[in-house]
Amino acid sequence: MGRRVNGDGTGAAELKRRATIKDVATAAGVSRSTASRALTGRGYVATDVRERVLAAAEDLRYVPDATARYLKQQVSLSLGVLVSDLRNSFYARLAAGVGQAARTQGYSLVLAEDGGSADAQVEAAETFVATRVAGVVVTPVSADVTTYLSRHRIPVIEVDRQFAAGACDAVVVDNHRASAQVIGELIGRGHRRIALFIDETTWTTGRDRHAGYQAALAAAGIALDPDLVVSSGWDVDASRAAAVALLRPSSRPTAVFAANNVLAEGVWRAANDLGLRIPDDLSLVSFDDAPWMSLVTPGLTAVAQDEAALGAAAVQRLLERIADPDAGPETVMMPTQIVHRQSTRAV
Amino acid sequence: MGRRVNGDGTGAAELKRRATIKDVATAAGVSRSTASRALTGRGYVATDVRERVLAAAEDLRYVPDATARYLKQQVSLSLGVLVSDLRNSFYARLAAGVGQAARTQGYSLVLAEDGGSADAQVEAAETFVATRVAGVVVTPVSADVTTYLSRHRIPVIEVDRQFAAGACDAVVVDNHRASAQVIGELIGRGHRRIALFIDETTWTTGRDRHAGYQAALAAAGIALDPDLVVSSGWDVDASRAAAVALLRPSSRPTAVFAANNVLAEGVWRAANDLGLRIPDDLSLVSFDDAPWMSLVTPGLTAVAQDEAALGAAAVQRLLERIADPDAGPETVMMPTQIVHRQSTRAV
DNA sequence: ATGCCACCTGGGATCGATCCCACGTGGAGC
DNA sequence: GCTCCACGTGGGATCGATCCCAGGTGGCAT
Repeated sequence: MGRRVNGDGTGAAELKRRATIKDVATAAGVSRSTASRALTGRGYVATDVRERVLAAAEDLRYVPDATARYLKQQVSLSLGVLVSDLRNSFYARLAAGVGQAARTQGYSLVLAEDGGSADAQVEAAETFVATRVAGVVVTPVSADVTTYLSRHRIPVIEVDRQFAAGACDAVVVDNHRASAQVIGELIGRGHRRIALFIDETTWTTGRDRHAGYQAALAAAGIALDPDLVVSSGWDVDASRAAAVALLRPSSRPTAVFAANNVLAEGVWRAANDLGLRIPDDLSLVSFDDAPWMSLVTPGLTAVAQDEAALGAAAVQRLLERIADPDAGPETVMMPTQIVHRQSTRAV
Repeated sequence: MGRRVNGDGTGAAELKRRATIKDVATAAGVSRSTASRALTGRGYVATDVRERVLAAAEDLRYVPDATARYLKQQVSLSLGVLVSDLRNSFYARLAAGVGQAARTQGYSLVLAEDGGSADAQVEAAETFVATRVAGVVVTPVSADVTTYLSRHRIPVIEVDRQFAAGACDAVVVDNHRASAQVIGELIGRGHRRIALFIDETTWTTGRDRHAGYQAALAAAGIALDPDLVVSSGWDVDASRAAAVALLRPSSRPTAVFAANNVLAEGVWRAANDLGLRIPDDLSLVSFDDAPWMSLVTPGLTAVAQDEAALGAAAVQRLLERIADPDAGPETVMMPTQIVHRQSTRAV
């Protein structure tokens, strides 16, 4: 018989059994307690002993069992992240920002998507509770998640919108101000018939963007035309259809402010469907700056949020909250920036 | 003194202490063992007892501690996902697909990004080992992750590209065939000077897309012009700069095949920079269909992969592998589809 | 000489759930 | 009357790491 080099054929030597701290202790000739102190760095260990233990751990390819550690310490080194839809670049970038910040702080990420459903959010929250995450970053769709997690004493931070303002930390942007500013610019360029294309006005995002729109019009003495506030469904297809209706020649606005990137995509597609030229036939501005907006011609003027910074701020605030559970809730306001491209013109 | 309704002011009643199975058992007047059987559904429990236990659990808002369960059972109900960059829509959609499939199978997701670094991949893999994930879905950047995880007996599945072919399950597309098909179409429309814009040819993706390009040219009897195979850096800026160089008038190809969506973006931007009209001055085709490609004018013709399906297939294969650790490794080939838009023309 | 403290080590309890096993009970089959 | 088995329950060990505590040593100040 030939020499058997590797029974499993993977080409990589496998461990028969995962090494535990007991194996490391035995190999180093010390007790579990001492091995633990050497490995965690907590408590007294003689220098030579520490080195022996570390060498043994290396040798045995010891990887501490996080589940055991978490069980004993009653909390894990991972954060829960709950967003609506990773295919939306806003959420993807936010999650990336959270992950980046979490990693530098030694935390790993448990990620869940809810598809916009409150029930799915609570379900995901249950998983977070079960796995004893140290905290949760969520873009909520109702107050349920926050309530549920708070009840189980898990620190939560709401990002982008708030459903538990005053009871829960949050990281948001000044939607009202950004919205008013954008509308103000359009008014400054002569627009009077400015439509607001929006999906909801019950969340803080929709509510404040709507209010900012109204405030800017009021400040300029422009009467509010209810027909110009158009509500749409959630996805691109729905918003495209709604936008086609909005843009029919009879009542067409000279400018449209889309309240988020999905709605902007709907308007963009609708304009193409109808053969409308932007900005000649229609000015268009978006809340949220999605990657495609700098690739199309003309580029879309948009209110940009720094999603990575939002995520990082959320993690920072969350860790502060974990460190001091009794501190008062705080709402962090992040800046926005209007990115001017060529999708608007003076009338 | 007034009545103190809620000391913490959150408006949500908090639990003093998380209920354990012992609390549930006590409340239901049974032993821990019986409570466990009632809750997990494994083993005999009298019907009335089961109901009493479930009621008690509900009442106490009992959420089983997953870390304890995992510790005892030596494996968790979560999957690791390791991708390069969530801001790239390909990875975001892939992760979304994995998450979706995992959730329907009762698994949660531990997500990590590596930013394209092999070291970061191994570091993430360590976390996966520590948290005892049931398996890992990875878009590898070297053989290291797979080796590391296999060594620790954690089932892995490579997606998009393979570094451990024959030793590890994988879900990929037929890059060679898709590439050859796209080039064949360009040749069919009269193109002879077709450039391949590519970032690497050492991974299976780059290698096969390159090979398919060569094969299609060879099949048409077109001599390979090494100057038309242009390598670029990883990010948009690098690929944009490289594309500007490629598209200088003296040696301009009539068509460019960009080997992925980032490169396509670089070429698109470079063409804009140079005032080149697509498809009149240049035909452009992309591997990977990013969202922006259907939004720009003209729309980009692209080889589309169904990222959600890739993710789902990866999860399915991974669970099969978990169920049968000794089965031979399998490579699943997923279909691609050429989405024809208006970025090419006959010459 | 005594006390004190810093340093170092190991034993054993502990976290919360699972699960093996022993120990019932009662009905069916012979 | 006996075995056998399905049903049902609780005790206690177990997973792997942490950490409290007791115990030991040696140096230094009083």
